[in-house]
Amino acid sequence: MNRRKRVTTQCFECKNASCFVKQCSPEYIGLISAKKNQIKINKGQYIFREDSPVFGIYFIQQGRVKVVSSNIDGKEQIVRLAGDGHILGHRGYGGETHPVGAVAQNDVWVCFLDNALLYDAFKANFEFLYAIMMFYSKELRKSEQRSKYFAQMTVEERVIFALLYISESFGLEGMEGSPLITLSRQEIADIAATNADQVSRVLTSLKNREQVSMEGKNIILADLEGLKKSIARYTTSYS
Amino acid sequence: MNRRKRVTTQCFECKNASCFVKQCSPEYIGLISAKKNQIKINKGQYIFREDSPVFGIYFIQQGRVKVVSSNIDGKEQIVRLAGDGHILGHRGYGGETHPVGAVAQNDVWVCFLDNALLYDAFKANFEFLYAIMMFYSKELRKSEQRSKYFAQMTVEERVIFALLYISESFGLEGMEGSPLITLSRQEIADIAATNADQVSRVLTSLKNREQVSMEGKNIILADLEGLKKSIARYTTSYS
DNA sequence: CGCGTCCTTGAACCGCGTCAAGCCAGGTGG
DNA sequence: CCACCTGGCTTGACGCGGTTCAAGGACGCG
Repeated sequence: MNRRKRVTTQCFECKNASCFVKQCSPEYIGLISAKKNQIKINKGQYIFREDSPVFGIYFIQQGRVKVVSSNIDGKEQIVRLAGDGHILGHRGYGGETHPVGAVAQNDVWVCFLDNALLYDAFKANFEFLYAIMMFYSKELRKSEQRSKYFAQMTVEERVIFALLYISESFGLEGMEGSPLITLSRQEIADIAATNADQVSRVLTSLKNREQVSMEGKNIILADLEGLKKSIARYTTSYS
Repeated sequence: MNRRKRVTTQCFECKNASCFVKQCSPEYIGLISAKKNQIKINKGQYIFREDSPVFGIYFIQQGRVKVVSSNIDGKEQIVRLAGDGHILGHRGYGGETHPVGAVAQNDVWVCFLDNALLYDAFKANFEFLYAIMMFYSKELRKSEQRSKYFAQMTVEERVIFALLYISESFGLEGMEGSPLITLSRQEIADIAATNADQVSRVLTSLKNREQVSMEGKNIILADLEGLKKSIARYTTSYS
């Protein structure tokens, strides 16, 4: 039975085929041989670890990546899910060490550009540097808005937000074409900044309201519009 | 009696006299007549409001500014205190509207650069654009680290953080040269993301431990090192 | 079949926000 | 000069939401 396939083919970052993140990819800027700088990372391996020195940045050519940050008592928090065409490691660029770590969720191909190469590309290409600068500006806005909203949300709202975010990033198709989420309760909790217990509670509550249903342990977002509506007061985009 | 004067003369942003934020100031880039683009804003007035369109960015030449963001039910949150030499309005640059508002805490002189002027300056000057890009990258790191730590702190820790942050931004000298804080309980609460009641509680607790003392309603950070130590596990910088 | 892992759910605890009452200082008007 | 009012600060009491702990169930795997 083949009722499972990738939902998203456009850029995850902005849902736009001509998104400038893609335009900034190595192929676009044409300065580097993408093939030459390509690296394969196996499922489960770190692409870079938290607090490791920054040698450059990465562009994801194919695969899914989980960006994590551990808090003061060692617990892991997922700060981002990234996929094809995304920039990776830019948070560290210009600093000494990576403030976050990146783990491959499946086999991943990345294109690695080291600091020197990048600097040359910036210097040679105004458009590229300007686009990256604008990218950072946008990231800053998004980051601050997200943390502002997160602080005001209840646990239930944060869990719903996490479900929608996952479905936009890694969504598969479940029954009737609704998004299917295969991450564990713990991983959802790591995104929603809570614990697995609360995620479980919220899910049973959503089940009773028929907004989600189950396929084994996997979660089907049955009433996508309803879910979106319940956190619409905060935002319209989950990335 | 003249036991009150400004503590800080270096750049608030990074405690560094040759900080690149200053290097990016209009005088440095030498493209614009700073005098010509200078605007005076009276105490209490908005420099720009939340959700207003972005026409350009500002450099504070002199004065103190409170950057605020209102949450879902209209309450105000202080996201930043800015002083001489700081960039202002950069969060909005590249977007449609300002995600935050800026209020003059005293009479303020700013230098305004509109979008077109700025674009020309970027295009003409690689160093400038590169520095601004790096500035954004650093802001992104700082913003994310701050929100990560904030989420893990208790109310007491957040209030202490707010006190230290204020003292680094707007610190005056009180008795024995210790920093003196003249903001109201409510304003401190707006920084610490809590309410005035809790701030009051924390302050009496700190008074009992002799970490702060009072001069009327104003707060003297008597044991600066002790206060810093109590939140050292989170960070070493408050800006 | 037994074991481990993940999920679920109830119960207890606790931090923090809210409300209300009281206090103090400064300002105003009689 | 005193009476009164107002706005900010302080402090106790209370309740809600959410985290934590513990016990039990479902499922897969050797």
